[in-house]
Amino acid sequence: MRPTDSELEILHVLWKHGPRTVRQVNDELSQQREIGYTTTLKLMQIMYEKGLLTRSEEAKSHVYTAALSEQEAQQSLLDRFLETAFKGSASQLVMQVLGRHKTSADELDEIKRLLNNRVGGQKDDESNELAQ
Amino acid sequence: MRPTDSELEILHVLWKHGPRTVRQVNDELSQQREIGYTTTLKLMQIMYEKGLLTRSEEAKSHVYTAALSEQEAQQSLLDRFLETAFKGSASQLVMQVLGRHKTSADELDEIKRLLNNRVGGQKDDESNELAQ
DNA sequence: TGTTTGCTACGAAATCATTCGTAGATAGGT
DNA sequence: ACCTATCTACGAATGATTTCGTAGCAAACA
Repeated sequence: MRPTDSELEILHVLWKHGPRTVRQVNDELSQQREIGYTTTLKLMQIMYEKGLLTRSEEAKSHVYTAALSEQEAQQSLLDRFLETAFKGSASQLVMQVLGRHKTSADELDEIKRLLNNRVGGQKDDESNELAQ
Repeated sequence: MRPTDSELEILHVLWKHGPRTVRQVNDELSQQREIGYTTTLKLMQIMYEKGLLTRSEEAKSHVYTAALSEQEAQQSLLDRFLETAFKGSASQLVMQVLGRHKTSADELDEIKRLLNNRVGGQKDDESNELAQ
């Protein structure tokens, strides 16, 4: 199930703060943009029906929880995006990220660190082994 | 102007093959999925109105061309995707790419090569200098 | 010349995402 | 007990995307 943009806004709040009521989520979203309470309510109800959220109905106001972790959601969003925008080429995507002027030097450094870790920390000379 | 998924399908055809008529694009798309001729026509007309395509009306059948390069389009798609799905964190996105099981070893190798080039081609030992 | 073929333009239906108003229920305070 | 505040549920309007049918035009052909 792929979340829409609005649904992602809500998921981001729940990932960051943990289980929240509609009121709490709406308060958070209201700081970012103008949005009516019933809009948030309806969105979260739909997300509940879709299975994107679970909820506890014990209290008067329901408490909602994200049904997928941030990583799981990002993984499936990425799969889809990679397919539609880059025809599945991960390296082309990364190249595009690196070409982005908005990507800071700190980010680039972090990316390089991650990459070397993932690859196994061997020297450049040995990197070809990965191709096997 | 951000292309929709269907519009991207058409752009991919034009990027790959160059200027094409509606018929030619439709033939190509038909190989991937079932789609009516007038559907493709309408889509390309809308894209023309939006400015995503230019066209020559000399011949009986118009010849369409993508108005943006593949890179330009991918850049703006990436900006948007990064913001909505990853809250702007490029390193988090790259990390997610690396964690993807579908990313082949060849792709990873290519990514590493690109990264070292972009960063300046220095050896691993020198990479820490980038942090300054 | 009349018919077929292939093209564009246009309209409209179906679906989905987003938004919000209103109604009904409930709990808390006075 | 009554009024107010807050909550859920529901319906509906709006706009965008995707789909395709139909109509009209022009070239090619018999």
